[in-house]
Amino acid sequence: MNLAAIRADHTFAANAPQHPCNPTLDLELLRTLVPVRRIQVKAGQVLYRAGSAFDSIYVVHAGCFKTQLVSADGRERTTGFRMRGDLLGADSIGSPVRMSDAVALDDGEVRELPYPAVMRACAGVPELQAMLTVALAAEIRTDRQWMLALGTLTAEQRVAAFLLDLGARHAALGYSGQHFVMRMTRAEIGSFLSIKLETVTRCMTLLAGRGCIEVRRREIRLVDHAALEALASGAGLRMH
Amino acid sequence: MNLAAIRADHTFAANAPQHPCNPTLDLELLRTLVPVRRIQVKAGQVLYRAGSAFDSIYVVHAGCFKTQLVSADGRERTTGFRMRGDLLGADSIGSPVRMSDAVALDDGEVRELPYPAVMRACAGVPELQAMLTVALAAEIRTDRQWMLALGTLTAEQRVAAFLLDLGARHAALGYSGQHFVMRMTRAEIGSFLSIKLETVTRCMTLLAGRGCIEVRRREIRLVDHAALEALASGAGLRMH
DNA sequence: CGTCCATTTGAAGGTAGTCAACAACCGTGG
DNA sequence: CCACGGTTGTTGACTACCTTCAAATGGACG
Repeated sequence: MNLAAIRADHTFAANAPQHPCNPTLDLELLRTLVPVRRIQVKAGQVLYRAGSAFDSIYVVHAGCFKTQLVSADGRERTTGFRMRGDLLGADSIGSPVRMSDAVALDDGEVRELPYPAVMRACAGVPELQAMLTVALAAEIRTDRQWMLALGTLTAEQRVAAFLLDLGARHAALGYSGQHFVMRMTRAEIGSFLSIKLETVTRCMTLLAGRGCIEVRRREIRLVDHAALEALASGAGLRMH
Repeated sequence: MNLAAIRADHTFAANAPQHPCNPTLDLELLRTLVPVRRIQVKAGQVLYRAGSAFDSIYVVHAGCFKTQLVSADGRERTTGFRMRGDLLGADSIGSPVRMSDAVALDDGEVRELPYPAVMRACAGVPELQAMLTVALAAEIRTDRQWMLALGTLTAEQRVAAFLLDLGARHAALGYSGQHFVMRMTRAEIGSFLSIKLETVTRCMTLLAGRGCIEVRRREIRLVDHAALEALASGAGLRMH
């Protein structure tokens, strides 16, 4: 299905955000109302961890982050990747403690927004409150689109959808959507797509063999965008 | 993992809602601020459909609903089941059109809240706005817990988690959490859990064979709660 | 230059999917 | 009241996709 395609698909929310990155909070406006702190992070650094106190939300300014859930018995799953402009930590609103971990995949920077202050600001500025509400709803939509994808697509189709999504997000940030370097490992991609890392590798090799993409470790080039779209949209080319 | 267990697990949000049903909107308060319309629905009736205009959100008052996403090429997935107190349609906030379908599984009733009015009410009543924000964040948490479950559990474990969740939700509504009648078909359960309906049947038969549950079509009795918890928490009893 | 981690590739096995038939149940209408 | 058709649920056999286990390669970094 490919989230990028859906974003442009007027069947669904045409001008609505498909990805948390699009219509997040207006930082300019926020800065006048709440104390915004800049936080530098290094690759591998944990921004926050499940169980720690929830007291602020973040907006990614640079770098790439992953969010993950870990169950009591150690099962673990990456729930998303966040890039510039994306909201981070808002899923814990209403909870005294965070429900997930956020880890930097490379050096980066976030803007920290103390949540009590954000809440007060929202109470006084309806536009701000609307933005937050919309951003949360957009996260729900994104999550559910991925649920649909993971529940109905094969491993190869999921990888195609994932690469298209990454490309679209890079493009939305002004970078090339055809040629980019992924910040995440195969294991992290697999965790997000609910497949094993070996399967991620195999699928990428397959896609490369079909001429859809070019892969060199984390460097990706989307060669045949149409074919990828077709795959991610459920076209069941099951030729082996 | 079982969402019910997590709800009670202080590792995560102890007193925070695990399910959209818990701390939704305060209808009493809302009624004084926005025009609330009651809508009766019959089993099978579509409350709203993807692509239709988004103009209101709903609170389930009676009956059971499913929400589902359908892709352009026809792939389909149930994204959740909603019971009394649960919010319906809030995932489309910020979008001009709805992103999903909502279908009544049996006769029921919902309260319709025109969204523009809700938004205006929120602007004037910070508590209301906070409730909406918290409800949305809680939906995100629920979705992600299920993502973790579906990504890391076997079919049988998913079914165990599903039944525990259903039981916990019934109990939260004042019904028996041990003995209840499901409103959804095997196909709908399978769609939600990302497994086929035959697999749902097989897993239930398996669980019954182990003495964990008793099944008679849609009638379920949770006999060995502890064993179910263990299964849903990842205990890999793979004895055949 | 050596170690470690990430990635790739191969072979074998298992879990869930597919296809198909049957049984049970429901509501309807005779 | 019972017959009936259609839907829903159950079960079996076979298949396929993905996982698991294992080993080798390639980079990154100290």
